Amino acid sequence: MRQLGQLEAAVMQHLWSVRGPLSVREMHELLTEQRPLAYTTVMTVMDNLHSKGLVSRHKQGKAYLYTPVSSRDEHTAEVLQEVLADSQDRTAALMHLVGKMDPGEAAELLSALSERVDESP
Amino acid sequence: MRQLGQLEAAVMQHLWSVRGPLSVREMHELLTEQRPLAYTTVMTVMDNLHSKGLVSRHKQGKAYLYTPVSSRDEHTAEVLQEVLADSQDRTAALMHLVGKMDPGEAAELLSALSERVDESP
DNA sequence: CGGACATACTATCTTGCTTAGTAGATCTAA
DNA sequence: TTAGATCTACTAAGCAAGATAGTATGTCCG
Repeated sequence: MRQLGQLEAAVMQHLWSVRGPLSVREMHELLTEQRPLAYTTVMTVMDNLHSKGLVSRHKQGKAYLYTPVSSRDEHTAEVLQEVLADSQDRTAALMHLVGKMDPGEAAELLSALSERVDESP
Repeated sequence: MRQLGQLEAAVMQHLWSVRGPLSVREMHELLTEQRPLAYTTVMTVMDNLHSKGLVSRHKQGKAYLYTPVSSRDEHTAEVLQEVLADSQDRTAALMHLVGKMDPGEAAELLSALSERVDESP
């Protein structure tokens, strides 16, 4: 299911950047800074994201306020998992990824990871 | 660009499973074990994969033989990279992923990662 | 209550993958 | 060398999902 379209992705990026819920009108204002878009287009996209379970919403006055269900990082991790699901050897694929990372990032990941492994039972 | 269609993915899986290049005819035989497919359909898909740079080919007699450009794991790693490119904080996203992995797999990744960090300059 | 604003529903367009046919090129066997 | 089988290139229709937006209807606030 994942792998959003461009407009959908742009909407999610804004929802993640702005901490706190956004209305369709606010999102429309943010998006039209880049290029013209009809209000109803934005509404349709946000409604679709809601149907897909990526955002939640609740009424505030007569309008809905939209909030991401997962954090950006959580969502990225979910997509990563789906990609890895198609792989035969998850670890091998991850190792290739690690091989492409610069040493600093690898070290950062290593230290974060080792802490987490230590503290788990 | 990535994220292949189902038929494209099936073709790549076969190319990766069988060690060595495959002709369209051989691929057609493999695929029709599952469901009927026209020979030209398979050819179109493989030609598309070639245009996308995912496979290379060279003539053998009158037919082309197709070979994956990357290994399965390399390809998966490339897709992972693309997914991570949309993330703000790659390490944070990977940490979330590790949190979803079972302890054994996490430990495996950890040891491989520490080796890589040690040996890097 | 009425106007402004929001939503629900619907519809068209585009894009990318799937599917496959036809025409023409090429190889091989007789 | 030629005929038949095989392969490719080109073309095109079908389908699904996202992008885009209009219309009708509902709702809140002054």
